[in-house]
Amino acid sequence: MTKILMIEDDAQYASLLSTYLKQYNIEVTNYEDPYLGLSAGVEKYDLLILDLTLPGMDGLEVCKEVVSKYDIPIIISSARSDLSDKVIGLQLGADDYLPKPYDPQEMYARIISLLRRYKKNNSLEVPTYRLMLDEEKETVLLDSVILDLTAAEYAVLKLLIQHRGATVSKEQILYDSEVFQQGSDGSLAVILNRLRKKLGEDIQLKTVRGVGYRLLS
Amino acid sequence: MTKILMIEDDAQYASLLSTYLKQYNIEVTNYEDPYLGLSAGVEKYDLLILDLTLPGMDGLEVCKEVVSKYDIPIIISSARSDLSDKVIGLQLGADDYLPKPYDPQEMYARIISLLRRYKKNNSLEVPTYRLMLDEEKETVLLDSVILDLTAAEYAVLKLLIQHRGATVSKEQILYDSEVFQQGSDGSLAVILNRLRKKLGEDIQLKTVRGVGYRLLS
DNA sequence: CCATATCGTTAAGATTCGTTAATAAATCAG
DNA sequence: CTGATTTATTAACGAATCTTAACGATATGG
Repeated sequence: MTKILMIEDDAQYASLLSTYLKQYNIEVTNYEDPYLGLSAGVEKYDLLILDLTLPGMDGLEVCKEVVSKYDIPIIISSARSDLSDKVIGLQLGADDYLPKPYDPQEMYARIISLLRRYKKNNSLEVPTYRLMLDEEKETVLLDSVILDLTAAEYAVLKLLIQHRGATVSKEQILYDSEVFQQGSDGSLAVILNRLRKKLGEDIQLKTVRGVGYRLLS
Repeated sequence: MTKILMIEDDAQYASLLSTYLKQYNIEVTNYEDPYLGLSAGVEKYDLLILDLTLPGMDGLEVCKEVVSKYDIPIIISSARSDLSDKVIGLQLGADDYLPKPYDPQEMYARIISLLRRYKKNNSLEVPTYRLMLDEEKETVLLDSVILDLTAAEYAVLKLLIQHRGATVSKEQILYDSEVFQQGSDGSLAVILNRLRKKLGEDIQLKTVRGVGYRLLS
């Protein structure tokens, strides 16, 4: 479990990101007050996401302090489109910069990239999954090998990967994926049976009785 | 000007690729010694092409080191047909894999694809897709090579390229392209079969069952 | 004109894949 | 434990699509 410390005064924004990252087994702890956050034990976290547009204080000062005291990768974000924030932030020792509003997916990509760079120093466990979705090519990779899937199989597995770790309801699968014409629960059961055979025993597609299905790990 | 760092002990091979890529405004700098190459300033380059079959050392180790230290897209190549090289390389963080001997054209395509994915600031003026439509000349280019197509094949492929990534219905194809006289779904299937043969496995013309066809990427 | 080549079309058989159905297995309520 | 409900498993069906070969119209060239 990767743990991220977030200092962001917009609680809604923080919650959104937290929910999104949970599916990748990343835990986000947010503090609206920077000094409350810093006193929470920075060393316990793997990465810091710092909002520069904090109310009544200079986020750059916070950044400067963290860099001098701790060895932790920092991503700064800012609602100000001011480019100087980026330059100064990076000069102060931040590792990456993302202007708000940002796509959670984009933030996730930066996080992974950053953690990988830091990996050598503090032997961090970067979440790498055996099952990866390549939406552009409409394929799924198992251990970097392209799986041979039908349209329905891909549609179902795509949803499960996108909500990795969470349960996806049968209704959502049948509705969201436009592959099914008269799709019934029975059809879905067959597709899942075929998927399980193709994925092997290591990849677990768990059924949540009465609700739907769920991809573990 | 896109700059590529290459680590390849076969100088002749490196020279060949360098010459080929020059026409696309891509500059290749090769080092036969990996550690000499890495010390040349990786951050100055847009992409790294790494040969795994280096004399007296493990290319995978080099790959691992680069991934941990730099944020640069990596294409690994290997003369060993060993598949595990590919899997391990990609798991280590490489972005693409090409077995030797490879076609320079193929390598070019991979490079363009990778640079696009990284969306870096390098403004590429080169064609973004492997498959390009030249309406004026009524031709289609695959990796800058003119394809030899019949009228019907061109008409269908033109529509698919114009709607790249989206599904084009069979009705629309039969109606829009005035090549077909009594064109039926059967005719279309034959044309698509011929197109697929001419395009090769890399270009995917996907069928959307019950609807039509679709050109991926 | 005849010979040849090209190319859209047709037809027939093979294959694919979502679906249904029948039975077995698993899970839950009382 | 018993019965009911849900899901798994397996086989089979049927429509859609693929594949292949061949046909025939048209064009080309001598």
